[in-house]
Amino acid sequence: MNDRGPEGKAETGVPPRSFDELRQMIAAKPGELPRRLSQAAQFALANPDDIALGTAASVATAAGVQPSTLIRLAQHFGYQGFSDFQTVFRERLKSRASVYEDRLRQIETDVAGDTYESALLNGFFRAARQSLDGVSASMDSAVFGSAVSVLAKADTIFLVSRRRAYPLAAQMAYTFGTLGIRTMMVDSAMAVDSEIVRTAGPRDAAVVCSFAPYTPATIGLAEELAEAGVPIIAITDSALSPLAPLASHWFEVAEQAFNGFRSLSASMALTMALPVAVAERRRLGG
Amino acid sequence: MNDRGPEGKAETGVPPRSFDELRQMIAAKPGELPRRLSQAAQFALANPDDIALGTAASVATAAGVQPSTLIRLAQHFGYQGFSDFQTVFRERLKSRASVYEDRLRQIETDVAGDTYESALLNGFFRAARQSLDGVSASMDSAVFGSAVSVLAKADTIFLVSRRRAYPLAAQMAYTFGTLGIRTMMVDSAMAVDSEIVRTAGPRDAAVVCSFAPYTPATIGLAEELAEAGVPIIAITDSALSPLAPLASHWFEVAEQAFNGFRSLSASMALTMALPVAVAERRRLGG
DNA sequence: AAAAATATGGAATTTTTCTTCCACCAATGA
DNA sequence: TCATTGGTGGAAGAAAAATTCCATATTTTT
Repeated sequence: MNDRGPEGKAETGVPPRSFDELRQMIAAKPGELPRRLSQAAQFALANPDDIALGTAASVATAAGVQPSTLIRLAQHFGYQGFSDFQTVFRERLKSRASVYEDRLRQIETDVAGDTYESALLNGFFRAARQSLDGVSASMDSAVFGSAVSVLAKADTIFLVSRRRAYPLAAQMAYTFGTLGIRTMMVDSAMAVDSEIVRTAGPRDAAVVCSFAPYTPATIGLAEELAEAGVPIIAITDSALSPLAPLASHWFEVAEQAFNGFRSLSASMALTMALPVAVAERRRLGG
Repeated sequence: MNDRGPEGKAETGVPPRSFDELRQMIAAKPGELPRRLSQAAQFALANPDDIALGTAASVATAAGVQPSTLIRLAQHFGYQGFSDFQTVFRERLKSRASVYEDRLRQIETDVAGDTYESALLNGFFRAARQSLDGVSASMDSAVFGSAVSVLAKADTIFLVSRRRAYPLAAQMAYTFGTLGIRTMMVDSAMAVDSEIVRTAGPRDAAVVCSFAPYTPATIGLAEELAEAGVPIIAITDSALSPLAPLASHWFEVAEQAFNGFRSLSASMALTMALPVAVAERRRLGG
């Protein structure tokens, strides 16, 4: 007898009937689940819709476990089996529909929520959303394509951005890095940025990000790069940006502001797409 | 032979793959369907969620028809059977409806062009949009409010995040900085992070960001902070995150992925709202 | 280091669900 | 009225899915 009986630490009593309760139960004791069970649980929390709509077999494949593991997981928490477990996820899907849509509508109309804080939060989400919509509508995919070509040919990609735009460079440095593409962040703590930039030449390329009020250091470095014949891909906020004339390709990213703070969400989507596209282009031999 | 063959007016060609098309097709010719088929069709349009989540038998009962009628209905529109018909309803449920779906479609058509690159760009904008919608709908404003309180009371705010999450800390460091709030980025180039963290105490607070696969260094620092009694605000991706048990407050930010690269746009909106809310709270004497 | 307990993969089995089929009914037209 | 055509209910059969079971691997305990 290796199943039933005074089994390990299976939950007794009634299993949670709501997704939130279930999540809490799973989260309550991280590391207390066996390897596969934990793997399955993690997948379930991360992909609740897949559980709701899939079959034991399809979920098992997606989660990288055996179907029987899913049933064990369900039983571990007191459910009768996978199907029983699944109903919790299906209920969530059903009920979410209304709540979710209401909530979105509310955010949209911005009718000051309950607290001042939630209004703030909503405001920033709204700004992010508007930025995304606006930028995606005005994005020129031809420019994107040819910017990608330039970067794909580059030997080293120099990344320049400061202050508000800094996270964009950080993000690209990470993504390019994971894709095995050589980059150089021009953000030296030792004030040798100029020297670093001077190592760049026409066979390299640079991505420069700056928004009004344009950080002088960024512009300065961009000028040096331009003089050295380094192709510059600029991410900036208007045609009047000092980066525009220096750049071989430039993207206008008009981020919306809330309370005077401009979103970065749309730029972020762009700086994520860029490295991936470059990697693909290189892979396909662009 | 009463089925196949030169049957009445069964739709030929390919069946609609989207709920909207299907609805239009059904609505196009009212009264042209036989009694039971019409009854079933009407039920389907009125209770799409039931179709999506039920079985042929359960739906049949709910609609007051026989299971075989449902299959006939499906086949009438060119589907292979009930299961095939059902997938349309399930798809609808997955990529949640109405306003929301329209907007995604909008983004899709916005970024025109049919190159591989424009599809990539689309995908990232879409993932960002989905993340933003999902996260903003599920964000708990009560948690946000009390997290803000904690940070507003803090002497120094320590920021911990690495790799993929690093831009979040960078962004907060900048925003907190412009607002005159003292922060300390724990990202020393000299590997003295542990020493930095040891200067923190219960009167301070920390914002820690990490997503799966959780960077061990981040978790380690979070553990040190927790032991020292520093309140931790965590931004992470699931209840199973190792950060969850360490945090006094944690936000679940389920970013959508495209091509295996997860968006950061929603987190970014949150990390922008947080500093602003904290500053406001301090200003108003929280 | 050995023994016991627990966890896992995968095949066999059972259950559920879907689909086909056929007898009967209702409507239409001669 | 009768014949024909299409529609319907319900049962039988086929397919798919869930669950159980067991041999093997792993971990924990003694």
